[in-house]
Amino acid sequence: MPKIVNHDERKNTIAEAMWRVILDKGMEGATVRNIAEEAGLSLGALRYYFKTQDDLLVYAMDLVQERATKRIEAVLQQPLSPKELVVAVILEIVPVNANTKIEMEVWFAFIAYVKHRSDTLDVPDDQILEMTQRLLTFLQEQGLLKSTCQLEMEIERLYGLIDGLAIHAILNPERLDPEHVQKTIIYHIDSICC
Amino acid sequence: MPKIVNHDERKNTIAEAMWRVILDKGMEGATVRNIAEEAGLSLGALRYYFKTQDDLLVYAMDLVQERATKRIEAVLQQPLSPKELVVAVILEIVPVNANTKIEMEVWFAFIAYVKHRSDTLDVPDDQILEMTQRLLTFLQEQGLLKSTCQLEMEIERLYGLIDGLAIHAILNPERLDPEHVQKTIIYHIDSICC
DNA sequence: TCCTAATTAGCACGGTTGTATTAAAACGAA
DNA sequence: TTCGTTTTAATACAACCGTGCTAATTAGGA
Repeated sequence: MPKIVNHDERKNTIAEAMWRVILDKGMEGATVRNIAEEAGLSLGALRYYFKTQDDLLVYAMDLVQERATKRIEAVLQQPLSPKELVVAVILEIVPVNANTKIEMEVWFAFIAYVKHRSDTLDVPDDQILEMTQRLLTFLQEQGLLKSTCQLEMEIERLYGLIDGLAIHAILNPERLDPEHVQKTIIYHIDSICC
Repeated sequence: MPKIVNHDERKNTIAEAMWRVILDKGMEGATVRNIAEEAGLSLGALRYYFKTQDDLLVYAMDLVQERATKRIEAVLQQPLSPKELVVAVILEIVPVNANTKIEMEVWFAFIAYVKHRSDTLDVPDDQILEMTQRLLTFLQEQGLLKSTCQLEMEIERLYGLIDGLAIHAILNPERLDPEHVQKTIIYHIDSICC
């Protein structure tokens, strides 16, 4: 009898160990040996759950998106005003707490690594652009977007701002702390809303 | 007699070969062997010019900044209106042509790599923030910044937008082509100027 | 209890990495 | 030419990489 439940839980544990290794040592340090050690497993044990390193990589990337999506869905359930809702969703993406920080940093490391692989890897799409489109369309439908704003341009601008702030918060956290990130997001949303 | 001139020219050639390798294969592929092959040199020859790989890394990073700085200084000599000048300078940073593309991409690869090194490397500062501060202060001094704009916030926003657009242009060039980047930059500058 | 499948540990293999070393080649000045 | 320095080539080495393989261990159902 396979212990399906424990099996999947263990895979998540390993994927999270991989996150921590990437956070600490970068993609270059994300070797199967380092990941196994971080997860408290032997090489053979890790290999039992993930046949190859690429399998683990794809699984760990999927898990990042899954976690973020779940948190965003929880935010969407909350009774907030349109503008508050938009800000709240963005703050679940951009690195302002332990969750968002590790997810965003690991995500960037993944994307940068996968880009330079000759063989294609089944990497999930970036959901941030899609989310940005939805948020701004929502604001416009609510009549909150200033008439001077062009939707397409605002999507590109907010999308860029989100990832730009994320990069800066990751690479220079002592200069751009979570409060500054939040303040800048709110400042920008205010600037495009009536 | 040391052939100083050729020596330094050769070092630049090697550094540029490293850029191309990073552009093509990423930081993981930037091995001394790959770089030597790209430069058309043997391992021993490369090692003659750069005692260690880190020496080459630091030299190649410095060269990125040097090239970008020179181009920006050239732009500053041109007789342009304040707003045109600001846009022109930003377009020398963000990936809109072969030069800016390779420099920005290599720069990000460098920064991401260096971040995860226990030992400190003599990596040059990011000049983009400094440049952004100057540009916006200049706009304000010229009385072109809207009165509703807060300088500190605008610096953070433009800085984020520049690197965010750069990331997107690098990671997804078929979606965000140079024209879109330029259009978005101009749109943003227009939105904060009278 | 036993038995079978799930799980783990450990090692070996071929390949790649950065770097050190050493000898050969190229070249300029006398 | 001849000498001395600069430059190149080639190899060796230790460390690390991903992965395949096999034996030991564990655990749950009959």
